[in-house]
Amino acid sequence: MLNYQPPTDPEQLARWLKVLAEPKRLRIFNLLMQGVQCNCELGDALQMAPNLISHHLAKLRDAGLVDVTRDTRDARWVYYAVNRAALEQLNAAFGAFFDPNRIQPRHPACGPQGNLIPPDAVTLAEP
Amino acid sequence: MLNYQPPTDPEQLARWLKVLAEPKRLRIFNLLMQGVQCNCELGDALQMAPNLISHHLAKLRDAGLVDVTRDTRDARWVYYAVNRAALEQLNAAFGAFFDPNRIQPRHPACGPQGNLIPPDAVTLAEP
DNA sequence: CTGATAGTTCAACATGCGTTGAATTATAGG
DNA sequence: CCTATAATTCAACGCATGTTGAACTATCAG
Repeated sequence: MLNYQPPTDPEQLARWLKVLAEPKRLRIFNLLMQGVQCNCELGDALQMAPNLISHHLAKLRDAGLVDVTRDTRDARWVYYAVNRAALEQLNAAFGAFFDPNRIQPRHPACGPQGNLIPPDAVTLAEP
Repeated sequence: MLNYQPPTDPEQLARWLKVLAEPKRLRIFNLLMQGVQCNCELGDALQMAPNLISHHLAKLRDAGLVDVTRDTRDARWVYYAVNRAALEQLNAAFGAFFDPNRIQPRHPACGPQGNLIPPDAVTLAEP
């Protein structure tokens, strides 16, 4: 079979989610989705200091979500881009894990197994 | 159009991700995907104290990801279930945001715009 | 009323992590 | 060499939040 990918284990998914759950990191990733970006370009767009950008990019890079490239003419410039393979795996893993059709309607094994009342009728924390 | 859902804004997606990025919370949610569960059942399965389960379930509930139901015969028992509508919205939002086809191949606007070398040839942090 | 059960709420603690400013590295140009 | 630039690394701070144990609610059974 072509393009086969082994199923992503939940722990890998959890690691990816932890990296992407940071708001500013998600915004950085969103900009990278729009094309290769250097540190300064991201900093200008998001009004963030370059060392902060570096910090967040390192997290994304450690998670394997983005790739790094240096300019051949002037090696001081570093370009970042989304790792497409990782993104495909992430997207597939998330879609499978949170697939609504995966929801099982089984009743709880404990408790008196009484009839359930609709969630609308429940007020738990609201005073 | 039937079943139309307005596009989920990125901030809502970030909020959901933040809630789901917690490993134990993700495991709780995974169990809920397998059917309605009460607090004690989740605690037994994950070897966690009931107050911790309560704490994490509250976060999932506040995020609108799970619904609460009380037993009609014995109101001491509380059952939790995945909110299917929220899950569908989450899944759609995530799939759209992290769609690999959304990646734009544009070149950086800053820097000398030099030719890019393949990421394989780059060693940044590894000594 | 009394005790047991299921669950939540509260207060205190611990720690992970985003943030900040300064120091450091690497490269380019003169 | 010497300075400027792009980016990273480091140390310190502060806050958010997961964890823990105890107190508290609510409900049911006798």
